[in-house]
Amino acid sequence: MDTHLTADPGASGLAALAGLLADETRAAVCLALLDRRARTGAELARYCGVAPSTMSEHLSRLVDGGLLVRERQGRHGYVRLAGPDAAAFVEDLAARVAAPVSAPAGGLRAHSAGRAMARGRTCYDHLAGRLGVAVTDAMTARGMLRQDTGFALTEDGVAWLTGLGADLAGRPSSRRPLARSCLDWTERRPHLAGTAGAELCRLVLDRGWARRVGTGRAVRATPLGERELARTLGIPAGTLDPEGEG
Amino acid sequence: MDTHLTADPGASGLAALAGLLADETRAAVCLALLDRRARTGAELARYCGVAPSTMSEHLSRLVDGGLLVRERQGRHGYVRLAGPDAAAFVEDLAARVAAPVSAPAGGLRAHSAGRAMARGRTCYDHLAGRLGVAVTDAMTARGMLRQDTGFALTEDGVAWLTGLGADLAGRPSSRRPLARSCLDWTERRPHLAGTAGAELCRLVLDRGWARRVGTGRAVRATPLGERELARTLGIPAGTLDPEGEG
DNA sequence: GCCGTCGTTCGGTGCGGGGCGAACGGTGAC
DNA sequence: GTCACCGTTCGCCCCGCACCGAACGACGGC
Repeated sequence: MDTHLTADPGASGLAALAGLLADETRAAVCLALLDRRARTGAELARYCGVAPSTMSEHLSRLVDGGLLVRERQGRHGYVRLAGPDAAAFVEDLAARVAAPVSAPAGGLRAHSAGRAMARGRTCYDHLAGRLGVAVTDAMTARGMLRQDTGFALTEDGVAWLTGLGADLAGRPSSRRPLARSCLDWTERRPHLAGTAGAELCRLVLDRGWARRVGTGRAVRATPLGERELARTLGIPAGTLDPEGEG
Repeated sequence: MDTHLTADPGASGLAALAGLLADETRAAVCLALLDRRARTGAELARYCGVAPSTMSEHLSRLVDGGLLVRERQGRHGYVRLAGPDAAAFVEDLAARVAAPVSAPAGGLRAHSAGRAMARGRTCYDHLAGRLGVAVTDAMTARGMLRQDTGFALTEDGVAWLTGLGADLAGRPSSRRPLARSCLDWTERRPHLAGTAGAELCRLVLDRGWARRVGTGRAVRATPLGERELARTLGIPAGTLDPEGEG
């Protein structure tokens, strides 16, 4: 409050960062990349309905801003989110946009892809959707995760994950928290993210407890997975995916 | 990935939200309001160095976007952050802007107000700066706060706060977490936010353990406060504010 | 009552940037 | 080598919007 030349030194940086997502095309690109997969420029251009040249400029700005990184692979270049930090950033921002996604209710029904996504999906690198929220709730009820005084694993939670084969220690040079709350887009409730969430997702997929369906972002628990998760989490079977199969 | 008419229904909302902060003037306004105090339009216009008419338009956009709310009081209208959600949003975004604030190192030295702010300040409604980080570290070392498996208070932490007179239960109709990690701008390390952080800040100020200095955002621990905090936190005196008095 | 202040609204101006098409280079397939 | 394709760069247009000055309503002080 002492000068009117430059109000706040951080304002320009904040504006620049926000400006990266302030365009609808760039926002759509970041949302599309939330599943951690790399995409080509042409693919994203088609997806967003803009010319390849336009998409090229957008991608350059996102890369310069540090949100995306390029990956050359043979003939064409791919682009993906820069890392967990960037993913968490987009996640948090997207989660704050409450209205448009939820409760379509009347009017047209969500198509099958949307229903599969609502049931279960990966959010960057951890489980989300009803499946992710259900597992998080079960862990909380079982005393593995405490949400009452914050959001952290308990000793039981660490033991359960390591017992399943999770690698919770090997995270060099990372400021990523072990457990982090991530607000679910469709459920509007928190689910487990962070290193523990990523390891859990990896384990569940590796063990065949869940499989990717559709384009690869939607995730569906297998009968084996429901049985095993229900057993090790100590919850009644059938509560993990109330909608049954479809 | 099924249509190229509208890439993602959430993209427009995300872009609109980001667009609110994508302008340097609006970003400066939001940062200036982070201390929870209400300001008049003219005040903010002078602060940012723009005409009152320009500021009026910016404030209207921020209010329409839900980040700010107006408050009429007598002759002039005030504006402030809409609530804890909005504050947390701006905080998180600002914390992600790493470079500009820290390590000015060479060139011109930070003036006294900046030094006072670095020592201790309020971040919306909780303690920040070296004071906030030091208290958070002490609580962690004392087993009141666990950061190794997430970010949550322990029973000891809840007991300490309630023993000081904190009201951790009375939070009706709020999705605000009890303990939340907030990345410090100057220290680049997490400090305690959420309901517990707000209560702690209130207690520390009420008991005269710290006082607001300067414009009211900077906070300075009193000798009494250092002594009492060191005693109840079980840490050696003098570690809370290494720089001593100035 | 009149005046000063504060805040908003209304034209008008200029710049930034999102969009496109066309042209250019780099890579793998033939 | 030649071709096809992908991605980028360049010139261009135009819409959006940040900014201002001036004018207008609202309220409290005198």
